[in-house]
Amino acid sequence: MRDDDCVSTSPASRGRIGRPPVTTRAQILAAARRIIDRDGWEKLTVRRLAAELGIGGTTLYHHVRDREDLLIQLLNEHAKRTLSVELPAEPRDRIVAAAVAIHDSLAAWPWAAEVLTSDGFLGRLGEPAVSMVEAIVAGAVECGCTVEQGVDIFRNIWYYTAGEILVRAHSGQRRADRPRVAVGDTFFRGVDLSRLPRLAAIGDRWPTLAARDIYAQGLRAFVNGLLDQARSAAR
Amino acid sequence: MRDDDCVSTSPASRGRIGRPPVTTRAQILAAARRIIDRDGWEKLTVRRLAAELGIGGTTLYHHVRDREDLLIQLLNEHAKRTLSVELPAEPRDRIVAAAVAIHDSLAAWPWAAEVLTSDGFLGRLGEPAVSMVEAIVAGAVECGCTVEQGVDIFRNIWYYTAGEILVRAHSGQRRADRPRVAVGDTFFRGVDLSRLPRLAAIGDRWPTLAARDIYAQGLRAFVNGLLDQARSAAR
DNA sequence: GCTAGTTTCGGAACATGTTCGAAAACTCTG
DNA sequence: CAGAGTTTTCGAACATGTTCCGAAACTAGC
Repeated sequence: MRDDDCVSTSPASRGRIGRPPVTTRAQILAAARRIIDRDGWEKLTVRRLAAELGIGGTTLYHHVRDREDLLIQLLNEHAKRTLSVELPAEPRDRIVAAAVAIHDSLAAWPWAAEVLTSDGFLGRLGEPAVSMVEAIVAGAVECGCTVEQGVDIFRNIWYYTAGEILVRAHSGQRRADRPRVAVGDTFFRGVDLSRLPRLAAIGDRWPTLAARDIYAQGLRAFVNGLLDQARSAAR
Repeated sequence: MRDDDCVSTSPASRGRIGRPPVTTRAQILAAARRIIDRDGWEKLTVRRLAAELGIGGTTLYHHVRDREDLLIQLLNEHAKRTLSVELPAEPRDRIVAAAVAIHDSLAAWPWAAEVLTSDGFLGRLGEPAVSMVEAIVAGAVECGCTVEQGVDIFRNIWYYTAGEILVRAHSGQRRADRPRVAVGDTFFRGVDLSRLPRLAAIGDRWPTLAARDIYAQGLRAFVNGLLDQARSAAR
């Protein structure tokens, strides 16, 4: 994907025809960052961004296809700054490290859960993220998988990762007025323990792992299971 | 959670005080179903639902906390009709069957991806769904896990399931105008294969499994990995 | 320099979810 | 029966993302 593919109608800057643009994509992203840094990320709306740029709200839609499109551009910019890891040499560890890196970068991104639901999300990811995807598939191949199996493994890892990001994003305290149960764990918040005897039996002995480590540990179990399954399917 | 907990201010019908309600929750759900069956589920908006009931749009908000609240009530109604399975006796199979049942019910629900992101989602699920959760935790315990490990296993399964539902919901063709790659698989649609040599190497030999079977197969690998991990952690 | 084509710009408008404030209808207490 | 308290009802309004349609500004070709 080229850099300006997300923009709906913008041609290349060279050899333009028609009215010259007052607004460039770099300016838009810079203005968005300014709003986020100054007023907080919840304040980033289409109208406010247009106002920050000094243009009409409608005009923005000639540089950005969507609100979603804008967010994905911001995400790619964010990934460029945060998504860089030394990947281990051992393939199984490398798979885990790459997936955790993707996860951590997304987890630190305010709109992750929102943007995760966008159409063709994987295809719109920018450079560092795509290399991580490739690293996962390649790692699976080095573990003895076929490429098809490697792709399948990535797909499953991606489901798991997306789900964790999704649940994590919304296990925060968005609405303060909902009934919740004090179990020391936000995941099961609001669950009526009287109908879940097994859950109730835990009492306060909830896992002390941080959410990120729960993810990483589950991921490792998943990778092991997937590689085992691929190996036994090969026979 | 009691049955009317989702409704913000409605007291029990018995011993009411104040103006008698013209609208009951049963009527609201029935009207919603009428709209869905007649006009399609995309047409279900707050205003249209109010119009269908013959009341003002604002009035609806005294019977329903949120749009989200309405959707979750519809989901619970949907689950009551669709979510009923004979669970196998063998615990590992039972875990998989329960998870697949939850998955299938959600996958058939138009707002699944939207509602999945709601705060405290698990705690707002109705009866048949909660039993499935319990079945998963109980199955893990029968496999030799502690309750803590069982809960953790459910949590991981839930991440995976939520992610699959999420990606599945948006790998449909919502926007027709996006560039896409004909790979015979909607998951990687739009991915620039030139930057993913391993993916490109597959060519047209994409897995022929239906999306549901891909989920079930990955789930089985995951459950095996999780149970193995729990067993080795016990030592 | 004029026309045609192309691109950017933006005000008005629409549908959406949601909130505000006031009025109406009812029960209970005195 | 009168007032207090409570609940339901709803029109008006707000912020949001987004589209319509026309105007403005520029290049290319004649």
